[in-house]
Amino acid sequence: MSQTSRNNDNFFERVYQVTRLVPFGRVTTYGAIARYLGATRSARMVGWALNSSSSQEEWVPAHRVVNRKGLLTGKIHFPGSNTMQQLLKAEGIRVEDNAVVDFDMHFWDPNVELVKESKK
DNA sequence: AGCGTGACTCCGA
DNA sequence: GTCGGAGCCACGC
Repeated sequence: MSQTSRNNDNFFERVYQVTRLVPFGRVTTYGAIARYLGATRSARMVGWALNSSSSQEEWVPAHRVVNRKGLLTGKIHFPGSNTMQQLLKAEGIRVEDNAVVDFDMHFWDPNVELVKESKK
């Protein structure tokens, strides 16, 4: 098991789990997820994980994950040209020039929300 | 087998 | 306050 783990580590799965925990109408960042997983500086891996999210049987709201600036950097990886923006807009999130408007207000940090729930 | 790139972020100058 | 470099890990060529 320990040595058997190679590509399907819990890391990827955890990224999907956390991403699915993002409430409707909220967004999070790669860094927030990475930090929650204990890999603050491995935000890129979160991106790779989300890239493979399409391989997952269960749909992953990857459109709710943006970079720390609120830019839809991963938008180009979606099937459509503006699929990500459309999905966000459908959730009441306003997107302007590939950037989430009032990003700080819609920002959902697992390190805060999940930990808060746990501590509560 | 090695090098470069990437859905990022943080730190230092 | 702005700019540049380093870190992280996996994948593709």
